[in-house]
Amino acid sequence: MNLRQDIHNSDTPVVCQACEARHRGVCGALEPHQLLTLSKHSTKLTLEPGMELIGDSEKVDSYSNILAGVVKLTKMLSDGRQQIVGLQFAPDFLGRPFRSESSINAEAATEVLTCTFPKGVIDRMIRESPGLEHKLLQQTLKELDEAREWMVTLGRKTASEKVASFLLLIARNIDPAAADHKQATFDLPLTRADIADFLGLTIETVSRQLTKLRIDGVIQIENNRHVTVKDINRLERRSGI
Amino acid sequence: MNLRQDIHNSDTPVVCQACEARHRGVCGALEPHQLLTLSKHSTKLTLEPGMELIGDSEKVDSYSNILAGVVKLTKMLSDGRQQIVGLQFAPDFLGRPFRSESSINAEAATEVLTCTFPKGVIDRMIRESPGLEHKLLQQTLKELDEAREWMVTLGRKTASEKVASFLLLIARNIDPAAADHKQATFDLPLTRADIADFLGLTIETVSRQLTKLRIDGVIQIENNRHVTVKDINRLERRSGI
DNA sequence: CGCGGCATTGAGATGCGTCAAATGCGGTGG
DNA sequence: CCACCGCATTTGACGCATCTCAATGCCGCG
Repeated sequence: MNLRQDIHNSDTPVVCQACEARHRGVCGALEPHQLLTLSKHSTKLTLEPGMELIGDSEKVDSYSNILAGVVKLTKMLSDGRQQIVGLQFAPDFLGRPFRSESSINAEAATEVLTCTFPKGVIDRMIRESPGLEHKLLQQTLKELDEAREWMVTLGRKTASEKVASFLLLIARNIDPAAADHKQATFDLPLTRADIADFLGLTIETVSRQLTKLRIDGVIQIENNRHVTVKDINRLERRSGI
Repeated sequence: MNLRQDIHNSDTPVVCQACEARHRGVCGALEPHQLLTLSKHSTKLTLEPGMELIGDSEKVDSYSNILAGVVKLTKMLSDGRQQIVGLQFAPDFLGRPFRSESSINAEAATEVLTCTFPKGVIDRMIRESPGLEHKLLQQTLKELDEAREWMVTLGRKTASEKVASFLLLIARNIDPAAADHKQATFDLPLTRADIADFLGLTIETVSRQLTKLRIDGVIQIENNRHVTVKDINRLERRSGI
């Protein structure tokens, strides 16, 4: 008798078999037959940087799993001042359940690959499968923790601590080896303008703080985007913990 | 045959009958027999300002409904800089499901009345009643929206816009009539130090901005705590929308 | 080669923080 | 009832971190 529950078993739809959203994302809560239904209604999309996934106060009629790339969530004041209120990485779930209006804007920061489904299909599955709602609650709690963590950065850290905190955040999400090793290498998924909007600073201040970190030997920068952190601990010490 | 489902029917435990948490809070998702179980394990507590409900990185073994008063959620950096990352009003649910460690500190800002239960009882009910998890997801999403809204305030607003935004937040939560009328009156639930920690400012800056609003005739202040907003719209225009 | 978009660098302005003193208010005790 | 104390708040003077404005540099692309 073989009880082995291979997560790559043959019941799962072909398009889902190698998909990370089934391991760490919300799809992990779905039964094979639900995955099948969902996969019939899903589309894989590729988005170029700057393209909009969810428009501010537009009607939202779809959800997505982010399969690759970085999505920025932004909010704007009426006079154009902008703040990035969250970054989402694969395999995050993107969308606002139980509300057809979104008060935030979601935009591809890098090239982004998504698996997108109509809102209705998911909303129905939420109702019939408590496991999915549980996953959503967990992701929402994670986002809430991250948002509150970032509030401390925005409200109480200096410019130089903010930039260090940002680099750590990116390193941890893009180069998972960063946690173990002393060193990390990655491409910044954001422009200087985006970083400024994330940190509540100006482009110039961000740039100055980056060059300060470079001159102090904490990081190396090539081609404006490629960053090497020589010693993560040193960066941590500059992030205000 | 009487099908009337009176929300105040006699099946509900006595202690719950007049409780707002049943109308607008998480208890609304519970069946009468669950309410009964819960009420047997619940305690009503009164907390003086400054008392701690949840200690940073302490083991959390209880949840609470806030029945009256204001609770502040704070985070601290290692050198003592502090940020309030959320305010909770009745009938909010307080506690972090699925994790026994909390990374934030919850403290009574005013005198607070809570209905408190052991973590285990609620965790069990979550598992057996999807409606409760649904309520929790809704509250968590609401808190996430509020956190992101506040991130814009912290990152992109000026000191004077921050103080105006704060007064609006309090007015809307404490004097619900504020939405309709032009006018609002309330007691500030926070000291100047708390307000500063909420806005990412210093006490002195908060004080200066309040006197500016007073001199400009937008608000009146009596005894440091009692505020009257003469014209809500005028305050809104100063909040950076 | 020149152009446009991003990023860096510099000089000067300013909003907010820091430090210090004054004021007001509630409570306590004579 | 008044005098005094302690604490929260306000007010003032000054300094500095960050913003603003402007110039320069860098790189890819037509």
